[in-house]
Amino acid sequence: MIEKCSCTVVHEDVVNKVKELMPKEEVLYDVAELFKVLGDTTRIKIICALFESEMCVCDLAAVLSMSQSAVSHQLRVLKAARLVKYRKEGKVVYYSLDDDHVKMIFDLGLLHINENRGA
Amino acid sequence: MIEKCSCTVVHEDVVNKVKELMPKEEVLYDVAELFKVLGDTTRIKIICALFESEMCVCDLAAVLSMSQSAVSHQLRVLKAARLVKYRKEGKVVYYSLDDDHVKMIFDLGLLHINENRGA
DNA sequence: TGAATATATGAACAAATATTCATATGAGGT
DNA sequence: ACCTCATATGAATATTTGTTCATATATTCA
Repeated sequence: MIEKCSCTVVHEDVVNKVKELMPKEEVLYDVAELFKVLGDTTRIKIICALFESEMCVCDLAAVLSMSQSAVSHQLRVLKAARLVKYRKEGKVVYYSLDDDHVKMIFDLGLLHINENRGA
Repeated sequence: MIEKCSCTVVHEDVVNKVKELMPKEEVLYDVAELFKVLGDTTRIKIICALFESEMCVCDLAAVLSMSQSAVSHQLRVLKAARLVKYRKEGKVVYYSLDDDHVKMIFDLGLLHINENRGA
């Protein structure tokens, strides 16, 4: 039932209906986790850079003006979230976007931002 | 130029091209900020609940089994990001989604998650 | 006016996370 | 085999962030 809410007047019907319809805890966790990965300036920059072209770690570090280490750490996070993939060529590792969901998600994000500028 | 990268072999042409094409720092920051807001389980749950119906703070607290205070704090964050809006009716405050970008973004996120389950 | 209640908010604490630094790994060239 | 270079990674640190607790605000009702 209703546990941790100190309020007394609650619309119980609504609460119960919504509780039923909510996706599984696990799914919501994973979705949040995905957005958390997108919710960092460095990683968004990396993704944005990869929209244009596949790039090696050094290139990315140069584009972002960040250390190779920092970029590499973040690439690992992006890789774990299946947002980027890589291809090795000798000692150089080229990263690129794994699929085009990211582009769509990013564009929607951008749309939201832009619509709330004038307002 | 290329500053903080210790690497010597860099594809300078690519780097310069991508640097040009990158959106403004400020825009990228805002986009990351938006996804950061979506990147928390509590907030995703709130949003998900609001997909079904507008709800007051108490209802939400009940659905999430969380304290009224915690929910209220997160609603503030969602409000600041223009993801939710509210309507007062007496002492009760009803929250709902501000626009339907969120729904689209959420669904794309879900899609990404689901496609990477079997793999 | 005063009590009750829904919501908001500030401060404090705990947990998560991004960057740096130092170093490891692994591939090419000599 | 050795040296160089691109990348990866572990530990440490600093910062951010979510929740709790206590309390403030605001509205209804008596």
